[in-house]
Amino acid sequence: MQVNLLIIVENKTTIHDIARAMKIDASTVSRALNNSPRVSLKTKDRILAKANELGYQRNVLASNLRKSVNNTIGVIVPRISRHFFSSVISGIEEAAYDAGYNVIICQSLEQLERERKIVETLLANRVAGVLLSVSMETVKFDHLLNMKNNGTPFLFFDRHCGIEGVSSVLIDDFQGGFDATEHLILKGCRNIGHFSGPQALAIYRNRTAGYISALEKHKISYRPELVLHSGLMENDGEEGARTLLSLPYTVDGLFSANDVAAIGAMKYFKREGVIIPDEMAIVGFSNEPVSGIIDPSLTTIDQPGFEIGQLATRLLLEEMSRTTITVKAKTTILKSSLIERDSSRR
Amino acid sequence: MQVNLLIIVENKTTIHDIARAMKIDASTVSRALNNSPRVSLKTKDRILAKANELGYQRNVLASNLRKSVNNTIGVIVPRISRHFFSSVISGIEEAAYDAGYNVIICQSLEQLERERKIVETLLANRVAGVLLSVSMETVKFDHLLNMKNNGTPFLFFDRHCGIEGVSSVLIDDFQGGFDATEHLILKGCRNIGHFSGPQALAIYRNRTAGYISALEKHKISYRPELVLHSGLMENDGEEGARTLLSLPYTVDGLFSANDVAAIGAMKYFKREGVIIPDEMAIVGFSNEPVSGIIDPSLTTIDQPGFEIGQLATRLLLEEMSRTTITVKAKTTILKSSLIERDSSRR
DNA sequence: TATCAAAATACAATCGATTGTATTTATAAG
DNA sequence: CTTATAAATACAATCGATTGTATTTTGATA
Repeated sequence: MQVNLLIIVENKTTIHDIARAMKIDASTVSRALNNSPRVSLKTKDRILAKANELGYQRNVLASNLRKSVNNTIGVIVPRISRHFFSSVISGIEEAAYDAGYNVIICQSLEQLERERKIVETLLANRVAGVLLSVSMETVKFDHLLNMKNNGTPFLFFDRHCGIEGVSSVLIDDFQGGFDATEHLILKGCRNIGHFSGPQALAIYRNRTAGYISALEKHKISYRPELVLHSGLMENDGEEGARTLLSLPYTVDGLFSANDVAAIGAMKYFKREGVIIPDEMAIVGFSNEPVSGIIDPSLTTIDQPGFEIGQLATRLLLEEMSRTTITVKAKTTILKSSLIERDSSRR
Repeated sequence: MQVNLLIIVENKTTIHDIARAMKIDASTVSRALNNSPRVSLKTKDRILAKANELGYQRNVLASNLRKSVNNTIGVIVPRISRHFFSSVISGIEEAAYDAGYNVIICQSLEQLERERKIVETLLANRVAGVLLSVSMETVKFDHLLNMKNNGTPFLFFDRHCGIEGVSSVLIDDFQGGFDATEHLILKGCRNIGHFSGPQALAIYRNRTAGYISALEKHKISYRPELVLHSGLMENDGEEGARTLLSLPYTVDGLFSANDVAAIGAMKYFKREGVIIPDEMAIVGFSNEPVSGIIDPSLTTIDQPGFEIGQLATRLLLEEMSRTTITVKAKTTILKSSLIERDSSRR
């Protein structure tokens, strides 16, 4: 036999409940709980005791509504499971909590429609500001322009898009792409494949530009058929590897714009008996933890995620503290660094 | 020279702004925007047009305050970067969005103090309910009891703790531990090490109990020195591996209560020249993606993260829809499954 | 055209907390 | 024991939206 004890859920205590119980005014209770000098010490103590007794907990929604403030920052990332983004989030949380702000984390899962909906929800919830790394599908910006017109401060990190007057904290993707490619060239590679992402995103355009620039510097001619665009998922990497092996000449190096696709390619190469790094040297991008574990370990470009998060948050807070909008935006570019591992060591 | 164009930030449009502009009452505007039959079609159209023109967007904080509802669910996980938790989160988001709820994701980073603060913030923000997987440090439950007394519906998933009348959605950790260990025994292992986590958490106690039960079934005597407790981070795994190798007899199998520690151990074993799986067969727990990539690939116990998230959300929504609290809690246990890979294949 | 029900809209209170102003109470000086 | 001043508290409006009730307008019918 199962006994279901039923308890009526009573409503949460408000300052009015406390006021009524003590036969005083709610404004006095409010001032006491905010430690205002306008309430006597004796009364403050009594009110605090009663509040405690009744299990009072301030309703910050009501409080914020009255004060017209909001201490929540919205964060939109493509995927929380990516190591780079979760370290950015840690940096954001760190900086935000220090400044007394809460953080709402949302993932677009690389879908524009989802990103739109998230922006809408954040605006409806009147967040104080938004930190945003756009999805791969984000080729239309109406939702972002809307947020801008709306007066909500926001800032791009890592993946941005060309909206007037919005600041961003970025990685030097051009340099990263250049370093990765030059590293392969210095290891003796001459026919270097390149996996890139949607060209609507500046990060991928810039990594590709860095790739091309390194080729030029070393007088290696650029072959368009070596550059493959995709969503950079693991199977895109396998697919790309197959394409590279099917070319009429031998490809001896690969620079992938992310680690996940690089790993997909590695799997394919291994299956096909292509020896890494001797026959094929590979460099990824992002330094996912798995890159240090896979065999051979993957050379990659490390991005300072935590610092990006911290910095982006500080800049956003600065922007939020202004009562006017500065149309001139600020772009901060952080350095990335190449980590050499076995996939290119020779 | 830098020109800084300054724009005064105007306040966001309210129903009162619309009402004033149209010389009608705010209540009519509100009803029109909520598509109430009490407003004529003609007026509705005019109001909608004006709302659009002024860029109106409902303030859901004010709306929810008046209606005393809240359509936000809070989720607390130890770490969003763990694959298991991020897949649970995807399941939660899926089910929550379908039901018209938003989700706030928070990470405790395995720290009790942080978990406490998060609970406080969620309660102050009057979330409709909370889904929670406790931190490794959670040995005191005052914050959870407080949430319960407060009347906020919540539910444990995966990592729970013994609080009366709180439902939970769990994995059959005993069975998982049993399967992992029996698998090693059937592969011929006789001295099987075991990495476990904080014994305050039932999941680790249960995995250990499964380990012991499998030994008993196969008449292998249980040796306490083979069971090592830690925080199950990668370096804990390395440390544990060293301890196992230093025993006066040969350990030939390892069941780790998570993949991360198992991988730490694998690294150590490989450095020391211990051959996996021939000299040491290994089974992890959680099926992190890296487990399929590491060499040799890691045998592990797969947990249906997405399903756990979905189910937990549905149960929470059910609980939230009640106006009374049922003291009797419901515990749902989902099956896990062993995935055999190279680290134990022989 | 007068009458009345139904439709449309306005008024006012409310959610919980905050805050400017008004009033009461306490304290000190004359 | 007044009176002036400061301290403490109460009153009332407000944040933005919702909702029960009251009022006005509309349109149909006699």
